[in-house]
Amino acid sequence: MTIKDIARISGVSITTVSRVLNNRPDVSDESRRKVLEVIENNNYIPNNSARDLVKTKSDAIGLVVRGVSNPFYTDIIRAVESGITAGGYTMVMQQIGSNEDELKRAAMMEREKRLRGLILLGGRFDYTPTDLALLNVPFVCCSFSNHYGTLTEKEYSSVSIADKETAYQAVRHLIANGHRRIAALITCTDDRSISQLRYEGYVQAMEEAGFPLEDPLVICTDTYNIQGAYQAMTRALDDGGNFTAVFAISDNMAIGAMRALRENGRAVPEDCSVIAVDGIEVSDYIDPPLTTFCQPMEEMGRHSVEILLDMIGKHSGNRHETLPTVLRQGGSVRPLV
Amino acid sequence: MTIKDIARISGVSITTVSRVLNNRPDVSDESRRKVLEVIENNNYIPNNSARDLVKTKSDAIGLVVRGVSNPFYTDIIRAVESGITAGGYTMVMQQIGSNEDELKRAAMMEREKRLRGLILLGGRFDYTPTDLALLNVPFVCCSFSNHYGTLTEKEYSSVSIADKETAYQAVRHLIANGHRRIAALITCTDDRSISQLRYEGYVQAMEEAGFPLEDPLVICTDTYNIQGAYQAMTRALDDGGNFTAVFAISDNMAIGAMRALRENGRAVPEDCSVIAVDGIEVSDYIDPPLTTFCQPMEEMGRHSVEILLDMIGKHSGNRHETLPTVLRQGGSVRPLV
DNA sequence: TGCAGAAGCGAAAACGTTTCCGGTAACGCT
DNA sequence: AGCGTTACCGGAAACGTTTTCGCTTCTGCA
Repeated sequence: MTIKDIARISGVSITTVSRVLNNRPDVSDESRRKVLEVIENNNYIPNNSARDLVKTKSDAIGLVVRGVSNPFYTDIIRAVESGITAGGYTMVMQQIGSNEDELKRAAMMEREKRLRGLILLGGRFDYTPTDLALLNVPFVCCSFSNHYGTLTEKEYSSVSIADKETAYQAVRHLIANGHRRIAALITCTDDRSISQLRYEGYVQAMEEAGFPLEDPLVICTDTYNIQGAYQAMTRALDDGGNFTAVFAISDNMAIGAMRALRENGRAVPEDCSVIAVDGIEVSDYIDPPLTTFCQPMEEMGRHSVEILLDMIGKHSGNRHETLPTVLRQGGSVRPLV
Repeated sequence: MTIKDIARISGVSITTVSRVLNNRPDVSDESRRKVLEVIENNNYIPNNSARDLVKTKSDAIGLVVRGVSNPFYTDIIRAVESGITAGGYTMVMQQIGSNEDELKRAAMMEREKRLRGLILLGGRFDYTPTDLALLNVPFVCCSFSNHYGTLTEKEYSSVSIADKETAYQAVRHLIANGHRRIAALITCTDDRSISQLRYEGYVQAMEEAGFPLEDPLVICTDTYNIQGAYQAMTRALDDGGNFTAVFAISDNMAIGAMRALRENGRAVPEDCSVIAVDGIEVSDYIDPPLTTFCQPMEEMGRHSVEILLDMIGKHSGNRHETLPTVLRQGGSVRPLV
């Protein structure tokens, strides 16, 4: 069942059917009605490949994610998918390993699938203009910060929170509660990711407060997941663990750390406070609920798509949005007595 | 840069370039070398739309998911994406609301995007042959059970765990620990989903043991998430909550329930045991770690893709896999004294 | 030497759309 | 009556591939 068949059956030309299909004005109501009826009766659906071919572009938008299983990303992905589908586009998703170059991958995808646009979720933040030149379609970086200043604002779009600032606030919160010996639980393998940014917020808060920033206070894990955090924290505690509070760069890692603390006989928050940033749902249900700065994930996904669709449809320029985080007071932070 | 340009530059016909592109045998080494060189130099990438058009099929595989944010699905999705991409296909994902008909949506996608195949994740289990006739491409149902027997095994492929049996085992585990008054925490809105199946396992275990199955023991929530479970459990406890153990149909719901229990002054497992099925990572890190039957999520995703690709590539018939679950003993179950 | 088969290649049709271009008919105006 | 404008429509080219078919040329064998 092709457009030709529809044309034949409804007694009009292919062109007219195409016009109806694309909601163009210059078709009489009579023709339009008839064509629509025939389409309905034969439940005809236009062939996307043919469409894409002649328009030399597809209806696909690519989503490149680092590690889909991070529950924080999950909510963003959901919002992104909703927006893309609602906008009449198709979402094609690919995830990449932490040591892959998402820009290369994105460029590959873009050309192979004739993408209309791209959303890069959770990537590096040291792109250069040369890197970006790989991409020939609009793109939006979500959960991303141009920390190193390698790019000007004109060169890309982004939706994110103020990562460094939020981390800074989190550590300030601990400091305001009297803590001085505050450990940072971070990932160390990928020094170009958002983790690094949050770590810098920690460093800033500590230095500003004039607190010593000795090595054992920085706890590293290579794997950005619960288990890695758990193991790293266990090791740190075995080594003495001389701190009264922990700042974790993600909820997930905080949860891993809390188990380690518990097993080590340290109660949270009595013996050790914990704070993080992300605000995934589950962290509000553990015991004690995690005190954390929540990112507006749904909004982040939604805005990313909005910006991208504007860039695609209205040819609007690059835009940046830094969304606010909100502190969710669980019970994992307590004043140091 | 099209195939025509490549042909012109390398001094052969379009046909020959196409042959090289598709690794066909009847090209001389000489021609092949030259063409490949030209392709390389101009970093030409074939236009997928044109390819799809003439082949009347695309390289896209659809993934239809009910509620992407369920952390249990997340791991499956990750494995599915890996498999699809590794197989040289493209994953296009759509999520649907709990009251949408995934088969309709899948059929729509299939025709619009000329899909090669479909993976249905977490759907209903009362499809009829008529329903399935909507789909003209191979498909695999993941996390699915043909519980009502409306289909014969020949009519579809599936990868899942033995949901009813696993739920049954979970409740048996509670019974073996001396519990009689066992509450079931279930979702009630979608009576055709996997939840229903697990609920039936609960019923079977209770009836078999000859335990009364009074109404207040079955705790319902409409929303399949942590918060819904939390609220439902809070309500149940406010109403008396006369039970010594809870069987939750998912880890997520168990986590919500545990907070409700805690806030109600009931310690887990001292005052109330909790068991579930899913085995998401985080539930092993809460306090107490949840005792739960783990699904092999990565494997489920992987197998789904394997079966699908076999069906697409080798035209192999429908296949079914029921993967084993394994009990992860946390600390949320204790013998009733 | 003659011939069958194979190896290598190219012309052209086909896939199902969109769009450009031009055409007709009807209408209102001077 | 003549003309310009508008509304509506259709033919045909174009998009970039794959594939069918047929044509050479070469090889091996009787």
